[in-house]
Amino acid sequence: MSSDHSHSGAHPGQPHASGHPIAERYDPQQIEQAVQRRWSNQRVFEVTEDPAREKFYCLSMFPYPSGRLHMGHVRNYTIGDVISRYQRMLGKNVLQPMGWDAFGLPAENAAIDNKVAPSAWTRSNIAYMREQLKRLGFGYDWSRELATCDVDYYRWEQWLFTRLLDQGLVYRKLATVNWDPIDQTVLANEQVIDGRGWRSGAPVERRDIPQWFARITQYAEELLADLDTLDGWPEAVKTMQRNWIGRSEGVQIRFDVIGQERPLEIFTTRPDTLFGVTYLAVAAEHPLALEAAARDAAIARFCDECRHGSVAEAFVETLEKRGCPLGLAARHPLTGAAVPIWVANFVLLSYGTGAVMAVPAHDQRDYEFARAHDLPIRQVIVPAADATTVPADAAFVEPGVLIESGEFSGLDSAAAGKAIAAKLAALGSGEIRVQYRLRDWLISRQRYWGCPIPVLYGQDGEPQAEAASRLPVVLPENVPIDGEGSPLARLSSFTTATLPDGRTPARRETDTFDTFVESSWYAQRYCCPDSGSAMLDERVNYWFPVDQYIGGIEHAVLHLLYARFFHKLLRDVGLVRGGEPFRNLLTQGMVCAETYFRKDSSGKRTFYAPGAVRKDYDAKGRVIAATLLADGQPVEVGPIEKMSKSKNNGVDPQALIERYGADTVRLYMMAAAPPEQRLEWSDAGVEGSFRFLKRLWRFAHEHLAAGPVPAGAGHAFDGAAAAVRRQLHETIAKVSDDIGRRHKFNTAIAALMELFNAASALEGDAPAIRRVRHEVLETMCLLLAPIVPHMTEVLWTALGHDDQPLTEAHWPEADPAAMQRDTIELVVQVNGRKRASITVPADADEPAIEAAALTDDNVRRHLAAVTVRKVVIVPRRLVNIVVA
RNA sequence: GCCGGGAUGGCGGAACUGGUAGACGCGCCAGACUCAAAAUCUGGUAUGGGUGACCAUGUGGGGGUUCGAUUCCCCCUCCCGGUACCA
Repeated sequence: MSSDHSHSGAHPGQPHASGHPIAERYDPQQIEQAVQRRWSNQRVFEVTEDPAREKFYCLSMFPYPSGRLHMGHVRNYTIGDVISRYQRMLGKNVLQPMGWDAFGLPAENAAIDNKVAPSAWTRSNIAYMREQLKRLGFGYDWSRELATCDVDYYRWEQWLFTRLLDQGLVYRKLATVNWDPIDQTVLANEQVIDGRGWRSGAPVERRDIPQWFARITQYAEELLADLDTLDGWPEAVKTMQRNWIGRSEGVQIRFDVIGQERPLEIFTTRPDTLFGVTYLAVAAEHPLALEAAARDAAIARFCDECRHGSVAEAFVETLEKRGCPLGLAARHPLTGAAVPIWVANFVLLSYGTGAVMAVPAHDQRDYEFARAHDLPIRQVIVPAADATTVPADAAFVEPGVLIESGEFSGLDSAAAGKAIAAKLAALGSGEIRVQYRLRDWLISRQRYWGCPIPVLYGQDGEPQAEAASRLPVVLPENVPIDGEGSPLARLSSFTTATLPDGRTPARRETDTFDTFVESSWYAQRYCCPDSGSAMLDERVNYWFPVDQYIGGIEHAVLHLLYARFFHKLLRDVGLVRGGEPFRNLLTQGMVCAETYFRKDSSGKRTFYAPGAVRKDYDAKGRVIAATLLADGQPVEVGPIEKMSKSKNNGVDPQALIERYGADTVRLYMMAAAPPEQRLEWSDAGVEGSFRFLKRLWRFAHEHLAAGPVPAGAGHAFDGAAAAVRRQLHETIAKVSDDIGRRHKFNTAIAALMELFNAASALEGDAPAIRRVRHEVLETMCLLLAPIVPHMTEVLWTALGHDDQPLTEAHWPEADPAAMQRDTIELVVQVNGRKRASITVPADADEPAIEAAALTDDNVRRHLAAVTVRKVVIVPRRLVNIVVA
């Protein structure tokens, strides 16, 4: 044995005489129970700060306690556990915590449906799901468990809120929400279906109510710039965040409104097109529109229509573009021409100034609107100086050269933009400005099951922060929920309060925080979950930043942006060091399954579980029709979609664990697809993973039943044994790279299966063969341990490691000597088509390789009637002979 | 609408930096074992042609760059995620 195993303990290839036989039959339930009991009794995964050791903080996004784990959870947490256990085997001090994102809307819906208090529902869900997580064998430090609905958690964000209010980082202003006029309640976008409230069915109205905001826009520049430092984040996520923040440089321009005092402010990134403005458009909620509506019934009707429907961007942006002239005009700041002002449903008050200048010739949306309403189209940009006007049936949106633009004609777009901006500034009609698409974070919700916002209103209605000494504001539990209005607002014992002076009567704020507030700082709190005197303590600086964060791609923008923002807030109040919370990010793809549904007369869909449906296949094995087993009637086959309650296409992990054990479920989740990719569920695939584990167990059983392996010189291998041993060390190298660097667990598993297949093919019981078998088994235990931790721990002990459990063993290293090859195979192509493969010495030089390639029979046949132009040799891969 | 991603055998996927397309698994087919079935084991399995050695075609569609493209560039189709109150 070479000396590469410098770690104490693990010595694959040097069998202990003390190996002992194992049962013939693989019994996952018994194995997993015993191993999990050891982990729990010995507190294997509880960790403390140890400055002498390298730390690794591995965090998976905590679950919403919806009732039972779903497959997305199993996938997320298996990925995290595999990475954690791998890092632990490298010798690091690994923190892997778990907790509960426990506030939220589903608890209120369940309360209405089942007449159970949100707190009781949530806590019983947590209890059940905690047992499911334990049953899956995840190596969590359960001593750090937290739930965001616990007052010892949420009290600290109340404290932070009062600090931020003092600093002006949170503030109150009007915002537009979905309002259900029947239920008299604010609706989430999800609760608006086809423009109607999901319970009442009433058309949804937009309503402006006072809301609390966090000033995330103040951090926009830093949030954008720091993305460049996140080398361990997927480019797609960084791109989405950049686009979401949406920094743009442009000019804010004032148009004087004819006959009015107040000018109309617009922002544009294309000042070069200013001479092409033919109308202005404002949002329906814009003061100019409101004024006009007050004196004109038609305008009022239009503005009123604009207030129907959801506030969701996807809804607003796909509306038919409609508008109505206000009967007002503005003065063009450079030409002095009168420009008509319209109100339009595609202009949103919450974006920019709530007003836009329209240049139909150079903006596609403006163009279509102008065509529809017979507004003039004035071309002021041409592709090049010598081009004449383009006869357009579409807007010309590229930069170019200006025409018809007074003194600016002839300039290119970039120069003209600067010159026009300078001229506007000189006239006092505009200034260069940076604008962000990002809006301030609306953190208040008109909901019961959330963290109360610690604010009091005096008789003047002015908000005041609750005094730090009187925190927390405890959310009353056991409150009846009926889906109408806010239950807190009806609870006078909650709303009746005094101002911080202790005497002046006050009304308590009944809004609660957006649950994204809780999920924005749980990673930090895991480091010091028992801190009773402060939100965070210095322990966070040992563990932070998170070395690996793992969660769904659906969180690419909102949660991950809010969490980054919050970390910077915590830094600026002195609670953490460093500007970014998550060093490496892995965004896992969704777990999907087929969907089946029926439509009723109103078009509403009812979904049926895949297990409740019988499928009919065509000759190629594709599903062509499906029948509901319960009534024998057909159901429609829907697309393959994310497993969800609403689509009723979830597979319950619990049933699989009970049937196959946690190891099989974990193995399948990791083997079926790479982690970033969507995973399509397959029952048969699970069966295949189970079969592999059964084969591995039987192989170990037979090996151990044959008695101790005779000791012998490690190098005495030849023929098939040496080949398997070389593959073994190549597998160590591949699996280490796949798990450690690439996070491609599926190819790691494939390599381990190949190694196992090769070892299974070894015949006989010669000492060298038996020694290789033993080394393969030990190495497979080590390499599979992160993915299949229970079975491998039992096998590891049985192979003779009674003194050292697998959780304390070290990751193996590949032995370069064992991987040596004397000869290599090269592919020979003629004009890029494979014609042969040749075996050459590993150190063959190019002339020797070329000579070998040209003498191959099949290659010679293809060279017979042609001339060789060139020979391309790619070292250790192929030879391409280019002929003509 | 906008932003991001994806599409490879019957199915999930592999091919990491432009270099053998289809590793590994599932399914299917054949064989062994069995009175039989299940389980297990062995072999085969992209498509078309050929007894065969081999040959042609093939990575959503269309074009391009290159000795060579699943990989890079341009255009298009479809599907998925997000779209600020689902989490």
